[in-house]
This record gives sequence, structure tokens and C-alpha cells, in this order.
Amino acid sequence: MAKNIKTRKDDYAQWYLDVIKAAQLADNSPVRGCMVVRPEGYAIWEAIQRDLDRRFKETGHINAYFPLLIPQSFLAKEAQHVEGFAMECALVTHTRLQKNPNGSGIQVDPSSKLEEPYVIRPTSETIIGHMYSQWIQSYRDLPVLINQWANVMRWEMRPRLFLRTSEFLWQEGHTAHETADEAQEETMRMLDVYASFVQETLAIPVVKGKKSEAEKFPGAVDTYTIEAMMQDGKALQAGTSHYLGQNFAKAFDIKFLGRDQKQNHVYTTSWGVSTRLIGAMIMAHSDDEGLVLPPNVAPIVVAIVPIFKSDEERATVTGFINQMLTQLVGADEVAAGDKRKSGDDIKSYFFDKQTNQRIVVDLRDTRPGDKQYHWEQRGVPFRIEVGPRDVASNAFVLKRRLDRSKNVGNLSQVSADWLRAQLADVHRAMFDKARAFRDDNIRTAKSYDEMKQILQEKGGFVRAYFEPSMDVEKRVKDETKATVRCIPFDQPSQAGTDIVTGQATKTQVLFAQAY
RNA sequence: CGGGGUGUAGCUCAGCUUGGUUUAGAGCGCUUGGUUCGGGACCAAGAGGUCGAAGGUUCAAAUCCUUUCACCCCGACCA
Repeated sequence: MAKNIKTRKDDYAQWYLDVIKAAQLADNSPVRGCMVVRPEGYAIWEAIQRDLDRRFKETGHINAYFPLLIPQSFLAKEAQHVEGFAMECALVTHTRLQKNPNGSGIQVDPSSKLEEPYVIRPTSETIIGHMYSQWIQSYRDLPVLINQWANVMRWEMRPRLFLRTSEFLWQEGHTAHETADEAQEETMRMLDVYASFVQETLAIPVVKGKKSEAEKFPGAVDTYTIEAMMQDGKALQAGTSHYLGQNFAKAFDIKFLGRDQKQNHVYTTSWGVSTRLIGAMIMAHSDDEGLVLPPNVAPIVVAIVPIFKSDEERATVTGFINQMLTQLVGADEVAAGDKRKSGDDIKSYFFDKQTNQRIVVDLRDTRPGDKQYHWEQRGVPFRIEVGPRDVASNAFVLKRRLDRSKNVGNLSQVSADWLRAQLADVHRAMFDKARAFRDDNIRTAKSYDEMKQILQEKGGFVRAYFEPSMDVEKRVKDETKATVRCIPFDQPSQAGTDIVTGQATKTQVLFAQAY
């Protein structure tokens, strides 16, 4: 039992925070609601970036960067947009500080007040729309397919590490198209990219669907989402893709001369995922012993723990480990790794230089048990234990983080391909486990009472016939805390009865409490 | 913004009711040395605090009073 981590059963919220702390992914900062992403956590974000960026490029997108500050007036140009974000905007109103004339310290210099305040971007549709209006003149300029990796700020009342922080890191794609069809196609394409990424890389199964009017992005015509289920049965929106129609094009006057020789407004999309994905990954996979990392984003794939007492034993064990490393990463990388600087006695060797994934050998002067817990809590997919007994039989002990299983292996079988196969197995097993859990926790309700009972007694997602509408959703939320997570793409062929209003409807939705 | 609560070592907290044997403490963590080492060791020594801040009462304040700041929880609000 991990002694620094509360169990999920005892206190799920505390467990989540304990896992983050134990794995050193992030820390609270002096600024309320803003987190410090520590190296272990940032490495996961880099892995997410690397993988997603490749997928964006493969679908024709390119990166650019727009400023952090947005003129306040820009935000107001799209009515729904400003309404949606007004409550959570931080403003820059002055440009200078001065010494406090009444004593020590500093204060705002009143003479530096800005004519028009800047908003720290909560999202960048407005400033990007402004630029697009200048860049786009002709149908020949379309489509514009730009993504940016950035930080944004939304002044949240209830921050939680990774899941909802006042400042967070994300990517936002912003595209402009000649036709509605093309823009809608783009919206769906990126939703699919997100779904594939989350499933293939983070091993989290998702439900694809459309948001109801009440839940959609401020200023969007349609918002599409991938929804994931956490281990407490709550839903987490893992990514969104918005079809913005001509709303922003009209607000920012993004026009082009069309093939029809007429001025037309473009059709735009935007789509984003954030560091929240790291929160999703933690909540979907980790256990009471700590973090469990999906192999594809694990910065360290194997931690080798040597066991020895005497100097002679140390020499034989490290010699054996060197041979093993050579088989895994090649002699050149072993030599390079031996020379590489490290702050402690943890040696590090690249297993895959493209993904920066490493194998480490833990030579610190601590007890083997400490090392086991150390790497286990950090979610490293595999640990390899090598002691004198193993060396004598040309063997090692392979410990798998996912199920904490223990198997004896033989040195002769070790190779890069062998390890890749092991990692792929873990990925599959993680995905299957998460999917089985999710599927077990999606229940169908035939009546509102039944839904209430399910939500209260079991949690999870509830699938039901329901015609989304602002009023009724509000009522359901007040009464059950559950919201319409999405209108899934796979809809039944037959109509049914709306569980709340009793009206006939063809629409089924997923209800759940959400983060 | 309403209701409640908390500020004492890096972390978790005791001490406050009833001011003075507390020279401000404990556990964890950290440093050093030794014994250990196949799932969180043990022994010894040590570093670390203007008790959130300011003011007041008193011979004497972590403790009582006033003011103030910060944070947390519940509501409201919200990707």
C-alpha cells in the first residue's frame, strides 16, 4: 500500500491530488488557480504535443503564433462569444508600476492607464479572425489551416490541477473555408483526429457526439466533443471541435471574392485540447499505488533496479545490465548514456530518440524497496529487477506497472522489438480495461426516475431518449447535477419517449455528472 | 458576494479554552556518520521558525483584544 496516497474509495478527489503530488507532475503555485507543471508532467505534455502535432501536420495544418493580449473590443464583436467568456476574463489595464510614495513597495502608476484594456486571451477566435480578415482576399487563399500551441487564461472559481486551472496550455486550431460543407468536414476530421489520438496514444476510450445548445461553445453553430469516463464515473470533455459557420466571419468581416465573382464570408472552425488531457489520463488509468502511464506518453519506459550488497556483486550486476542495455538501445547509446550528465545516480539511455523515451538505471544509494515505490508511483510501465541470483541464471524479473504482475525473463530474449511488443501489450490492455469499465457504467434509463436512481446509486453515464432544450436541461441539472454530455453519433433507428417531458423524440443523449 | 473555517519548520499538525517549566514542540521529510539492502530499514548526531501581518492590553503574548491580509470548505458562478 502506498502510504502517501489516499485510496480512490476513501476520497477520490484527494487520491487524484495525491497521485499528482507523488508522481511530481505538478504543484500549486503562489498564484491561485495557476499550476506549476513540473518536469515529469511537462514531459507528458511534450509527448502529447509531439504526437498531436504530427497528426495536425498530416491533415494539412501548419503552426503559427498569435499574441497573448487581445483588445477588449474584439471580444465584444461576437455577441454569444462575449457573453460566454466575459465572466472569466483577466484584464491588463496599466503598463507601469511605480515606487509607493508613502513608503516601501510598489503600486500601479495611474498615469499608465491604457485607453483600451487588453484581455488575456481566454481563446483566440477574435484576434485570429481579425488577422484572417486581412489575409484572406480570394477563394484562392482558402482554406487557411492554422494551429497554435499556446497558453490561455480563464479566471476559474474552482480550479483543480490539470482539469481546470486558471492558466492552461493547449492548442487551438483555426481554419477558414470557402464553403459550409468544407468547414463542416474539417470540424469532423479534427474530431476524429482527437478521438484517434486519445484512444491510440492515451489509451482512453471516448464517445463522439454533438453538444446540446446549452453546452456548446459560445459563438459556435455546432460543437462536437469527445467524452471520456473517469474512474469515479464522472464525465470529462477531452476535446472539442467547433463549426463556427459564418458567425466569426461576419463579426470580423472575413470576406473573399468567390468563384462566383461575389464577396462572400468564409466559414470557420476551431478545435482544441488542453493540459486537461493529462488530468483525464491520470483519472482514467491510475490506481491506488499511484500513476499509471500509457506507454506512448511515458517519458521513461523501463526503470532498471539493480540489487547488490558487495562491490563484487555490484560489478557483476551492472555488467549484466550493460549487456541488457546494449541489446535494448545499442552499444553506441549505452556509451553515450554512460557519459551523460545526471543530477543523481540515475543513468538514462534513449530507447527512442524520436519520442525522447528513455530507459533508466537506478544506481542511487537507497534501498531497492524505495526504488520500486519510486518508479511505481511515477507510472513507469516496466521495472526490471536484476540481482546476483538473476545474473547467475541469466535472468531478470520483469514487473509490469499496469497489473503489478511479476515475471521472470531471460536475457537472451531482450531486444528493442521485444520491449516494443511489451509496451504495445500494455497499451492494449489499458485501453481494454478502460473501455470495459466505461461500457459497464453506461446504463440506459427508460424514465426520469430511473435515471435519477442510476445517477444516485451507481453514477456513470446514462443513455436516454431526450430532446435537448435549455430549460429542461437546466431543470435536470438542478435536480440531478447531471448534464447532457453529448448527443452520440450512433443514434437508434426508432423513436422513443423523452424521459423528462414524455414527448416523442428520435434523439438519445448521454447524461452524466461532469468535471 | 453570503455562510463556515484555518493561518505555528519543506509537509501534516499539537500547544491557545484557563497568558508564565516551551530556551516554541511532534511525526514525516532533509543533512552527516554507521549498521543495513530481493517491496517504503534501524541507530546516532544535526540543520531548519521574527507562531500570516500590524497595533494594543500586560511585569510577561503563539495564547487575550482590535484591525488587516491570505487561503480552504459550502453556496452562487463556470470548458
